[in-house]
Amino acid sequence: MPKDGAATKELILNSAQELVYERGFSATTLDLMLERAKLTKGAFFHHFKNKDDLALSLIERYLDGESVLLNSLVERAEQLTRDPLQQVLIIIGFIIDDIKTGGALSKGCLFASYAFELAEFDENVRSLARKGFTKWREVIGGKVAQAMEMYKPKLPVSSMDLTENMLAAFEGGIVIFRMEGNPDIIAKSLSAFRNYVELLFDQRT
Amino acid sequence: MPKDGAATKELILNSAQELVYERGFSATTLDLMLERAKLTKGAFFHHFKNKDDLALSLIERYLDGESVLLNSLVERAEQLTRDPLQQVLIIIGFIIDDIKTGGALSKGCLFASYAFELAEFDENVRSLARKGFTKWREVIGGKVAQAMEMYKPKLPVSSMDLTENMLAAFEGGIVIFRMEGNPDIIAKSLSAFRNYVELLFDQRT
DNA sequence: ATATTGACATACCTTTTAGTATGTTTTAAT
DNA sequence: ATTAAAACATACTAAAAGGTATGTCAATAT
Repeated sequence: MPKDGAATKELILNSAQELVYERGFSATTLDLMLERAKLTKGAFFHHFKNKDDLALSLIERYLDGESVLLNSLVERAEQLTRDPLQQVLIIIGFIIDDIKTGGALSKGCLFASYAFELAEFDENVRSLARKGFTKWREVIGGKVAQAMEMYKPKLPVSSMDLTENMLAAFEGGIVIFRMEGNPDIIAKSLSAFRNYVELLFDQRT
Repeated sequence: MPKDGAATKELILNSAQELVYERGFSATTLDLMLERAKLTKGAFFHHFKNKDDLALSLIERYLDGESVLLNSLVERAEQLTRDPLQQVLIIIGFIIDDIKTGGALSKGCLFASYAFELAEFDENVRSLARKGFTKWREVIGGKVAQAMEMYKPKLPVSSMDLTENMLAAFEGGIVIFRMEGNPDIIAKSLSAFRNYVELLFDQRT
């Protein structure tokens, strides 16, 4: 067999994702991304059926990565403390750290990028994009629910609402980041949400 | 002079903005929006130089609308109370109300939509889009700063950070709204931010 | 050594899409 | 009534973008 095809496929996916972050999926032309990847159409159509297939592969890969990342964050937090509330705070801290150190989460959010041109994708791709948020709700929401079984919040909020708020805090940071280029804003937004959680469950009253 | 040209120009802008919300600007083809507006290319190119000009007109109009709306919210809040902190909380309440009643803010945010395909626009359009966030910072941020001169927050946060957090809460709601179609999430996100402000400045300690 | 197959490159085709050229209608002023 | 000009509609053009057809090269199995 010839040289490693999986590597070039990743190369295509990477340059494509970069461009999607910059100009959206529709404006990401094949010529543009193949020029950036220093490849040609022959390479592209060898690895993908068409552009829709690229959209699918992109979101699949991103969803897998996010799932692995989220699960690992929860696991790491669980090894640091038994208190679920502290675990939640630590998880937020991990995400903030990832962003501040230029990790994966500081590059953007493909779910968000897709969300702003949803009508361009077929239902298959759309449901995968939505699944990204669902995954977040499951993983983070589960832990938040545990925390709320132990501690009473000072204001009447549900664990589902809180989880959704955290997701919104993250995605809101992404929007401002996309507009102004500095990922620090994502960390700041999550930092505020962490403050909110701390105040909500503060025992010293 | 013939019939009202300004009305049809608005019609074009409206159907264009709808489509931008649904599929982004790049994927918003002229044929598609003109079909929705029940007009033809003759109409379009009579009112706009080209598609870039449409992008410019859209963001100009949206920026003006937002400015007027924000200013009016602040004014209305100022007539209800003299306490700047309460004014901030009331402003947030107004925005929540606007969303819940299907107001302008429940339709989406053109700044956010543009943010996810920024590279497609020229610098002129980009700076106008950024100006939307700047305007928010000025109008809301000014009021938040007043509030923080009177009350000390329980945690060390700056008025600028708080304003940015509120913007992020709103835009984060927009992202989830775009993904799942229910604008209530925007209100929920802002509601959480309002909780955060209340807890931050709560005197009963 | 040769054949075979995956992994690409190159050149071309086709459709879409922005943009143009030109014609027609409508309104209002004279 | 005629004219002038804005406000469109229709038909066409050019270029961009997605996609195809075909060829070449490299590695491996026989």
